[in-house]
This record gives sequence, C-alpha cells and structure tokens, in this order.
Amino acid sequence: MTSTKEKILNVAEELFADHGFSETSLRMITAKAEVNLASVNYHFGSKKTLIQAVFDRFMLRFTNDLSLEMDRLDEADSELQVIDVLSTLIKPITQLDNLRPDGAGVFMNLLGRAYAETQGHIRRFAMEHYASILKRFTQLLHTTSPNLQPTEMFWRLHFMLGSFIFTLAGHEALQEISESDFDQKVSIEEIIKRLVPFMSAAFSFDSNKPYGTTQASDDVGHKKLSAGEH
Amino acid sequence: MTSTKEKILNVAEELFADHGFSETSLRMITAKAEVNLASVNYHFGSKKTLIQAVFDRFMLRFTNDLSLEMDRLDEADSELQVIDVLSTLIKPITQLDNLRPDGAGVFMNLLGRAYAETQGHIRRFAMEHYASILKRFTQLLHTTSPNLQPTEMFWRLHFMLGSFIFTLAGHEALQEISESDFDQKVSIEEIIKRLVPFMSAAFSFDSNKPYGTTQASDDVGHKKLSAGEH
DNA sequence: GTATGTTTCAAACACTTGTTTGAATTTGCT
DNA sequence: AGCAAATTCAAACAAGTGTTTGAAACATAC
Repeated sequence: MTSTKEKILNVAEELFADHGFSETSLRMITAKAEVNLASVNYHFGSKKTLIQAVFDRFMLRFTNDLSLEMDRLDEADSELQVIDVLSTLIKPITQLDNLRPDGAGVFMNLLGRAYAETQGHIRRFAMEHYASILKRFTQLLHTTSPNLQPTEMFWRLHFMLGSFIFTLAGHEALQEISESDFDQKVSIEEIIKRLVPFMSAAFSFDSNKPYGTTQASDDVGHKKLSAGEH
Repeated sequence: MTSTKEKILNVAEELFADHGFSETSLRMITAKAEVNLASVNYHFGSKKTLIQAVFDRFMLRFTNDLSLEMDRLDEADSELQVIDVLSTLIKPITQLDNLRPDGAGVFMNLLGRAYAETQGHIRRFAMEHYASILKRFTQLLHTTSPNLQPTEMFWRLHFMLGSFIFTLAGHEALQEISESDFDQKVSIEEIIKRLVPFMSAAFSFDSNKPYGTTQASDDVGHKKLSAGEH
C-alpha cells in the first residue's frame, strides 16, 4: 500500500516534468493522486518544499548509481580515457527507466526545469546538495586530461552538462522530429550513446595545438559504416 | 518618444528573461513600463501573443545578423571548415549587447525559457518561423563534413544547440562561480569563443574511426573499460 | 468648431492560486 | 475496550491572475 506521501511524490514528479513547476497546481496533483488538497501542506509544508522533495528523491537515485560507477572507475588501475569517465553517466540515467515508464525522460525534464529556475530556490538547493558529487566527477575527468587548465575544465564541463540536460530534457520533441524526418525511432539510451563519444571528442581537443590537426574531415577517403554501432 | 507598445515590449522581454513567462504577471510589466494594465490586451490581444511578440522581435534581430554572416560564408570560395560555420554565431549573439545592457544574456535567457516550454505554444511558434534559417545553417555545416550521415548531423546539431543555449542562458550563475573559484570575470563573448572551438572539435570527430585516433593525449592503445555495456 | 477614430484609464469580472482551519476520521498503543 | 496522536476532509480564506468594460482623453481630419 502506497502512502499518501508517496502518492503525492509520484504524481508530482510526473506533472512537474510535463508542465513545469509553476504551471502545475496543487489541485492538479491532489486530484490525480486521489488525495485531499490539504495533505500536501500537511506532509510537505508548502509547495516550495514539495518541489525540493521531488527533486531530491529523483536526484538521490541518480547520484547513488553514479557514485557506484565512479567507484568502479577508481578501482580499475588502467589509464582512464575521457570516454571512460563520461560513460559512467550512461547506466545511472538509463536505469531510471526501471522506476517508472520513461523514468530517464522524466528525470531529465525535471533537471531541465530546475536549471531554468535561474533565480529560484531549486538552483541553490541543488548546488548545496550535489556539489560534492560534481566535484568528484570533475576530478575524475581531470585525471584523463591533466594538462587541461582548471578554468578550461570548468567551462568544458558545463558545456557538456548543457548538451546532456538540454538534449535529454527535450528528447520528446527531438524524437518526434527524428521519426518524421528519418523514420528512425530513438530511445534515450541511443541518444546518450551518441552523445558520449561526441562529447569525449570535444574534451580531447587540445586548445594549445593549432586548430585542424585533429581534423578527420576531407581527403581521407574512408568508407561509411553504420553510424550507430555499439 | 517610445510608444506604449514599445515600452511594453522592452519591459516584458527583460522580465520574461529574468523570471520566466508564467512567473511574470501583466501587472508587473505594466507597472514597470508605467502604462495601463489594459493596454497589453489592447495592443497585443493576450498575454500569449505578447510572449510571441517579444520572442519574435528578439529572434528577428538575431536571425537577420546570422543571415548576413552566412552570406559572407557563401561568397568566400575557400574550403569551409566546421569552425568557420560555427563562428558565424559569434557576431549575431554578441551584437545583441548593442541594443540593451547584456542584450545577449537577455536573448539567451529568453531562448532557454522558450525551449523549456516543452509542450507550449512558443516551441511550435519557433519551429514554424525559424525552420528555414536552421535548415540553411545545417546545410552549411553539411558542406564542411559531407561524409557525415544526416541523422548523425541532426543529433550533433542539437547537441551543440543545447550547449549554446544552456550555457549562455545560465551564464549569470556560471559567471559567478567562475569569479569566486578562479577570480576570473568572463563576458558572454569569451564564453562563446571558448565554446566554438570546443564544439568544432566535437563536430570534426569521425565516429567511423575507432575512438582515440583524434586524441590529443598520449598513445593509441587504450584499454576499454566495460563501464556502460549491457 | 465638430465629428471620427484611436488610445488610455479605473474599475470590475470571473477564476485560480497556495494556505489555513477546525471538525471528522483513522490509526497505534496499552 | 478506550484514550491519544496522527491523518484526512470539506470548506473557507486572502491574494493574485488574465481579461473585459464603458467612459474619459487624445489625436486627426474636415
């Protein structure tokens, strides 16, 4: 038997992801969850803290899995490549689908919404609670590219974060376009597996060398293979 | 003398960028613009259409400049590199600062907000109105990497778009962190100029070749960690 | 000047929002 | 069982929302 508190959390995270925080009223939540309106304030205090509770629960599931993946990387004593570090993100994201249909999509939508709250409380909340795991990820990434300056590292990390959250938060629209334009249905997992090597290549870019030396483009007459091989 | 209509547009675009669409009330706008509340409905019809008007005006300034930049690229007959195409974005974005203080920041905030409106009317509006210039940009990019499959191209383009919008929409927060962590103040222009070569390197990545050949780091013989395999 | 069309204004409208209240009900415990 | 704490419930609250109204003010033309 799921408690009232859980029923609220489950419905809230879904509606928040679909419609946004301020576009989702407590009445929408309590109606769909089939609980009384006042129970939100009783169990969570306010809408603000409900949002944080939803966000925190989802985030914990993800960061726990991510920590495990990073543990595995720490144990392995072979030399780390960028792609190894970025690949730690794949499982924690895709495994969110086990919790609910399209769990990864819901999670990413929430993350995107939270990030859009530029001046809001969620941003502060996130920075305070998840700074440590972000730092660990950054340090791991640093070992793969020790000659990268900290500031350059910082920016590249956020460039990548942008790509991840933005792409996966808007995956529904992108999936639609992909299907209508290329007749190709793509899952979130496939998107990530395209994104990881793409970003790894970007991270491996050496800004000290003159641009062009890492180019793969023109005169190398190489044959096409299937683009999505894994 | 600025008309009532313009006063509303100017204030609205600022408040929308700062607080979001639904978090900005018409009363906030009309109060700051020092116009009557009813004038919004009189001049624009509804809040919905006001949002579209704000978005459209900002978008036109940008796309006009971008078109000019792409014209210049068409005229040049030297072989185009990825970075040449991506560099067309620099000027149109930074020039938005001429219109108002931190114009580029406001623009990017708006773009981010609009994108977050996953199921909203703005998304549809944008797709209908700006599909042509996006297509032109895509085609230009295609000439630099003719052996890239259309689907791969599509995804890379949106990966990049994510990085751009996400990073620049959140530039205020990132600038703060950068300043407190590295004592470095960075302008939007500097962010873009970091982002463009970073993304160019990613685009130049040849997914057909085994990963590692475009590496700037050490040797080729990298050992695969089975981090993300199912 | 008067007449005509455009724009502004204060006030009200109908509706939704998050939150609080105090009584009713259920639950846990001895 | 009976008592006490925890939970649920319907109702109301105060505040804010976008929009409409009809009169006032303004502008422009004849």
